[in-house]
Amino acid sequence: MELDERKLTILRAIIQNYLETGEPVGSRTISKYTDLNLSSATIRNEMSDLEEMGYIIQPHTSAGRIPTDKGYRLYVDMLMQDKQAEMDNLRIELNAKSEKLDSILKEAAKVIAVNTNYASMITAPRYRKHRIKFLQLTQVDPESLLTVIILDGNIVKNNLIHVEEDLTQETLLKLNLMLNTFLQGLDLQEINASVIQKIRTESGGYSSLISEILDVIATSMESEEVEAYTSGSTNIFKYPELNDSERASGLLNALEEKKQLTELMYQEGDSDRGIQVYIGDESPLEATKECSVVTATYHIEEGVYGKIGIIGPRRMDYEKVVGTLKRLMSELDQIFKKDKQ
Amino acid sequence: MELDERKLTILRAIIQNYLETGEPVGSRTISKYTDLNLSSATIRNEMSDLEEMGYIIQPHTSAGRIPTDKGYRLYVDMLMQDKQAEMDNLRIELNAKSEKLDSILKEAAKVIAVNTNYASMITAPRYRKHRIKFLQLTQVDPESLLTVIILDGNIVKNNLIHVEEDLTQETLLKLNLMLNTFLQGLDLQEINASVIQKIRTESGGYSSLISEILDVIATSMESEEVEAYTSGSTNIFKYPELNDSERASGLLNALEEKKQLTELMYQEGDSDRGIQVYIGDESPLEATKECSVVTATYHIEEGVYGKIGIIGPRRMDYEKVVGTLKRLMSELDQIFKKDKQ
DNA sequence: TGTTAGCACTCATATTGTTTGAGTGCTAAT
DNA sequence: ATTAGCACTCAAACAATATGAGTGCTAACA
Repeated sequence: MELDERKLTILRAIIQNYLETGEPVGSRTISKYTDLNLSSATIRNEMSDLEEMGYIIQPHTSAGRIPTDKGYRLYVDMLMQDKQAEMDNLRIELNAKSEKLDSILKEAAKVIAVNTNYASMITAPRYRKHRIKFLQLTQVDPESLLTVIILDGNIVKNNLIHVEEDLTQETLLKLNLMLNTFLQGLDLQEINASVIQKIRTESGGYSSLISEILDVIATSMESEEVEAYTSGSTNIFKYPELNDSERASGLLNALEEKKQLTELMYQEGDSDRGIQVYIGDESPLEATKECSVVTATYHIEEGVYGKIGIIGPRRMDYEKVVGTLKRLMSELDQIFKKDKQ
Repeated sequence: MELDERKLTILRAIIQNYLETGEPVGSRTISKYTDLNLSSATIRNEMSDLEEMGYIIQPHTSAGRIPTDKGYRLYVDMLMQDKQAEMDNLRIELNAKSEKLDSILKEAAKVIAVNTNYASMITAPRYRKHRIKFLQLTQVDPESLLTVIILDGNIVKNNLIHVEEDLTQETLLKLNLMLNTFLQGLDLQEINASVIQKIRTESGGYSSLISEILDVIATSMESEEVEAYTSGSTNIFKYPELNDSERASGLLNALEEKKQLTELMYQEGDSDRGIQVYIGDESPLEATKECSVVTATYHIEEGVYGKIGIIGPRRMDYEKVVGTLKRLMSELDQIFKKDKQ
């Protein structure tokens, strides 16, 4: 059987109607909804065909039709081809007060959630390989030493170390110089035994201190727990089909744990395939089998990127979601570009 | 009417039974449950009295009784008097891998949530008045300057500032020295116009840089958004009485926003009254009117403390909750003490 | 005087049956 | 190829009924 123009029109009409109402849509509705001027009976025949082809389904014998995942998929693919979703009058404004990355991200997650009425999650950029850009030890008070580690992309990490021995200003300077000399530009793998050995001999003593510093560096760099922020998790209560306590609980749990979702978003790794849509069962995550997940990638610099995800019901307003995401991306890009120059 | 020993026993039995089952408890149940060896009829009489006194209530004419807030209050107060909740065999173990404050707190929230099966929230310690302990500017690369600000209690804040002018190592040293001289030990209020004026004249030029630095300092210090972490929000689905979507949504929202809850926890400010219990309407928060909130305070050093909160249904297992909190407190105390020495 | 047995009464909940209406599939006519 | 008409299905809404846990009250009892 062939999926001709008319069938497509009807399918689109069914889906759009279902997106709005969340109720199965019947033939009479479509007969009036579209400008095809066809009677409900004709529509019924077409619907019957569409069902046979697997794009729609009846939840029970005498109900209207609802789209299957396959139907949604077709619809979304058509949407995506539609050139760019015209930048409409969405007012997305990031109130990035401070320029701190984390507050920008939190704000971004919130903006998305508020604008779309779905749940959102955003991850901090993940670096392929962290490299040390700069290192500094500073004596804060007689007992504590502050270590500041700056990684590629200006990620700043700091830790306080307790020290017993009193270090002179001079020693510190020497240590700083030495550490930077040996470690600058290295990633975690490259800090191997031989490098460490060199540092040890070079430093002459302070062995326990050095160990502690290296420890701190290691944990700072390997911290592969990507930071992630969620917003609007309670939006899911707005959609009756997610509203039973079992599902809601599972979903909220996923949003709280973040880990699984992060994996999902990063699963196709480095690819910058722009916007990805997972409809229902297409998602590998148990918790989101009844949902759709839309993910997008934002870039900070070459090879440094983070992800945004939107989670909502299957019948999410894909057009709006994709539009909103695109807007936000360009907004983020601008912020980071400004940040760079 | 008098609240004699027997009435108390019966009340306690009612509450305990209700805590377990969540169902209204009838006279026959109590008659068998307690070792008072009284018939259900007698119990009925007593219950009638207890109801008149306002400790219990019938949800509808022919149902068993459930405790009122007043009843819970009495029960909780009795509990609290019971010396210390004997340190039972709760296995609370903080896997504080890193010694970073935030990961300790996240872990603590999780431990609480897992152990009690309620939702938990923990706030990072709030300082009465932040004072500057130490300041440092460092050139990271030709365009960016790292400012590290260490506040009382070793809170480290850092920011990157973009600079156009190229600063010599010397200038930086001078600026560092100067800033520390003028600002060390001050809180935000004390950094007034006259101090700023002095810094400006002393620095000779770099006016825009100085402004930027002062800005950064101000935002770092006033950031009165107390960090807060939640865990186990989805536990609330385990209690049918909170499980309708309206309530659940409100609660989860409160847990997501965190702000209101933080205010609740800090509302009696500095007082270290140990463990506080808000039962139902006693809480000023709309979202938690159907819940109980138990809060506790942990101390890092004199005047520096944070809060932990547990949110669950009215019929929460107060005994367990209080016990768990006490355990956790001592655990935290130890960690921070070790951290100090 | 406190306790108990007995009984009529209440009312939420569960069960069952009935009605309604949206929606379908099929067939015959256009 | 399209449409009108009709019988059929079934979820959802509603009503009527049964069930049973639990109460309050009274009268008997220790």
